[in-house]
Amino acid sequence: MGRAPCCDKATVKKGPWSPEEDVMLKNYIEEHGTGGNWIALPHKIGLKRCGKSCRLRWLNYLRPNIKHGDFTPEEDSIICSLYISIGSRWSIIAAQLPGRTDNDVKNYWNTKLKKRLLGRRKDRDAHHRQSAAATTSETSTENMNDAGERALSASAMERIQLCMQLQELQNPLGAAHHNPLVWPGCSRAATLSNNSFNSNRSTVTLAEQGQSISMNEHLMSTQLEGGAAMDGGLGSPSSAENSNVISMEAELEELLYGEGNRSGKAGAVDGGVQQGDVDWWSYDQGKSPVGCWDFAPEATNAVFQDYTSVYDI
DNA sequence: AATTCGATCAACCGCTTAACT
DNA sequence: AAGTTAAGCGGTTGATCGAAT
Repeated sequence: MGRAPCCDKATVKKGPWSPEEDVMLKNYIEEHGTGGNWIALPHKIGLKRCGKSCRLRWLNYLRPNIKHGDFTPEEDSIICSLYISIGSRWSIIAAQLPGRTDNDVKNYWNTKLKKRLLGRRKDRDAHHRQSAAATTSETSTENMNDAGERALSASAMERIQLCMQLQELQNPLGAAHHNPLVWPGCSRAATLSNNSFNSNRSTVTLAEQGQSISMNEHLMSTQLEGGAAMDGGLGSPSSAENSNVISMEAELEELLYGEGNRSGKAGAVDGGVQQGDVDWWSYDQGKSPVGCWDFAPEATNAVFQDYTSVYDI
């Protein structure tokens, strides 16, 4: 037995909103507010719409100061960085972008940014394949991608792909997990020997390359950064780590806009947190606008479990 | 000019969470 | 403490439009 419907689907109107409906909803909310009850709202106005539909229409379209389209390079960078860090938590990501809605950010990511990033990756992989055709071993990335296609959830796979993409940029030899330039938290995470994640620590062995990557460490460190920021236990990073984050953002920009375009980008990262950039380390308890670094361990564990199930860790 | 295809985005669906009784 | 209800959220769908053939 399913959940009871929130409204009478037989009498409720569905589909695109007419300008008249928009005006009715907008006028009413501007005059009376929502009244804290979206379900009752359409009845008060005389709209044959579901309360959830009204709420969505208001939040995503009618609300004042909504911006549509024309995402700036700064916004691109923020979206990508946050997506890699926290995944598809669109409401949190959108909260960092004034005037943007979660739906907008989600659509923008799915239709443009993701393709831009992963597309570039594909191009480069193809290029790598060509240049490495003479060698018998494939790159670790390709192995992982092939395996990932088997079972890894799309979201987790995307995140791992993007993480690895950045790693490759920083360290083409593949030892990125030890390179704090990519993930400032990695080295720190490794020192937190008594944190709960260590009980699950595993290693992905890339035998052909004689290298190993601890994806657990990698993924967990990402959220350890957040957890540390939230509980104040580790405080702010060193200036060196701050510059590492900036370095990561710079790599994102390169992926998004390509070489040669970075200098022309307004507010380009060139050595400091500038206006329009995310002040990554300001999300402490008091200032965090939406608790954006409150990683749920189960969420990231799920990603990790996805990963371990694929690679038989 | 007609058709096909892919991209975009508004809107819906259903699950989770939080507030309330 | 348990049950109920609505809000919030992310995934998905489907209509629309423009480009390509």
